Amino acid sequence: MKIDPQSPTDLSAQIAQAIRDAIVSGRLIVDERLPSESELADQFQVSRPTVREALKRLAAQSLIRTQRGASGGAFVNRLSFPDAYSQQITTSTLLLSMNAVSFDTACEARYALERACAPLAAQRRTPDQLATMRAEIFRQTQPGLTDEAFCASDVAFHRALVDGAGNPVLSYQLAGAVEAMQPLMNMITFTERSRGAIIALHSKIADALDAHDAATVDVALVELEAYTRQLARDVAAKRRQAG
Amino acid sequence: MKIDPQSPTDLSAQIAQAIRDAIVSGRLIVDERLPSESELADQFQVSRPTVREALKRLAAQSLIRTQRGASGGAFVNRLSFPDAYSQQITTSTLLLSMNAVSFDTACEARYALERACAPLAAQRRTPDQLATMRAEIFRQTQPGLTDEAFCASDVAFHRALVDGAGNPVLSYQLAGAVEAMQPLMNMITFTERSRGAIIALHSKIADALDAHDAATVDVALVELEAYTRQLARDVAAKRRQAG
DNA sequence: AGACTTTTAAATGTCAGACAAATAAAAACG
DNA sequence: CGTTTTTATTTGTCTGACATTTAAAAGTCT
Repeated sequence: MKIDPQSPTDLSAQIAQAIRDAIVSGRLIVDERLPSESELADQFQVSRPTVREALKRLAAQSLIRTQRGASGGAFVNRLSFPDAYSQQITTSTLLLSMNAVSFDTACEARYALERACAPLAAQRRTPDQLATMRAEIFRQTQPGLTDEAFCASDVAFHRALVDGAGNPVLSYQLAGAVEAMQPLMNMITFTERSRGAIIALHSKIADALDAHDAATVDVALVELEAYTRQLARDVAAKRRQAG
Repeated sequence: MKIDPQSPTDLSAQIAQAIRDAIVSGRLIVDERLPSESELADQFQVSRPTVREALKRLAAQSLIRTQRGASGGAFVNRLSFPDAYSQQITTSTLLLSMNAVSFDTACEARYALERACAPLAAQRRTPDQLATMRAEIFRQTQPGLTDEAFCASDVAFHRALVDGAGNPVLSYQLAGAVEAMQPLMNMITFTERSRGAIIALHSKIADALDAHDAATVDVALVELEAYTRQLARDVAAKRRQAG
């Protein structure tokens, strides 16, 4: 593991990259302890603050965790699914909010991915997941629910659907797609009538999953996508008219 | 933006979170300059090294970029698609390598997602993307190609397929699923015969995309998934026998 | 001898102050 | 007016120190 002090790149970035490479390539394995900050400083011929900045970079990506005290130090972290989820969600949300991604593009991606889960979910959904979906549907029928709460419930419903596929890798990959839509969805005002339509489709999906009927789930998802995109178009049109 | 000096959490982590929240919530917008490190140190009542550690955390997530010199400083970074891609790939790769995810689970997720792209790709694929796919197929036919190079070409082929959907959000979401499989695929030894079978399916996919024939693409992907999983099973069986 | 308490050493977390290097704006100069 | 020089600002890095946490070692009492 070597770094180049002459490079225009930050030393701390180089050191972080060197350690990251060691982890990704398997030269450092899970739960292995890194040398202490002082030792790393010696090895890389830099000061301790510089090493610390490098370690903080890695900590920000959940690649290491640190522990204080005797026999403490920095340890290679097992990247857990929940950690990966939250990173995925943060990144996706920012990506969408900062890059002027159209509602249609995001929506298309989301439903394409969800439909990929549908056949597996129709096979494997557990009673628990069905119960979650029914509960969210019920929540959505409650009068006086704010638009934001309705969206949050919508996300929860769709997460249950995705989890129904029983494939953690799939759930992880979709976490971003589903959750990152929420801020975009929040811009829509849901009328009594539109909520009813969405709830009906949700019920159709839940029923079809219950009956292991993949084809109907797919149809309902297509309908839901079309309806959602239409809603967004209407809102956009109204905005143009008003402004 | 407040932090709690009494909290057991690192001050630098708290500061990073405070700034991250400001960015995610939109209180800090793209290209906006953060206060200088000294000013932040004053605001948060901590020392400059602590602020710097916080900023490095954010830099590791590509949330800010820094510039030296007069009128330099830390700026809110527009999270670009390439940045998001590479983060996604790193995270996915580590997630798979560190969590004993079975080949079947990863493979199932990957092909489910790819099949989600197939209909869109059949509609929208550009000549350029088709050319890329043909070029990779050609590369795969070359004799003397190492298994690793074959896998890399396989990944390139599938990326072109995904990009064919013409939806950057979808491409981003799938980057992880496709690339993270490479290390797992690298454990397989590809015989002359198995390469032939894969190449045939790749050709079938390219031809079908060329003909805007979504159904055939889907069939070929299903076949490819089944074949890949069978290959992995064979390798695993051989390993068990040998060991 | 064994269980409990105290001490100690090692490691990270934080701070203060300093200098180096880069860079853009301001000032000086032809 | 254009070019060069100076200057001020800001990040990057270093040194050295102290605080805090924590586990293990040492010590003590029953």
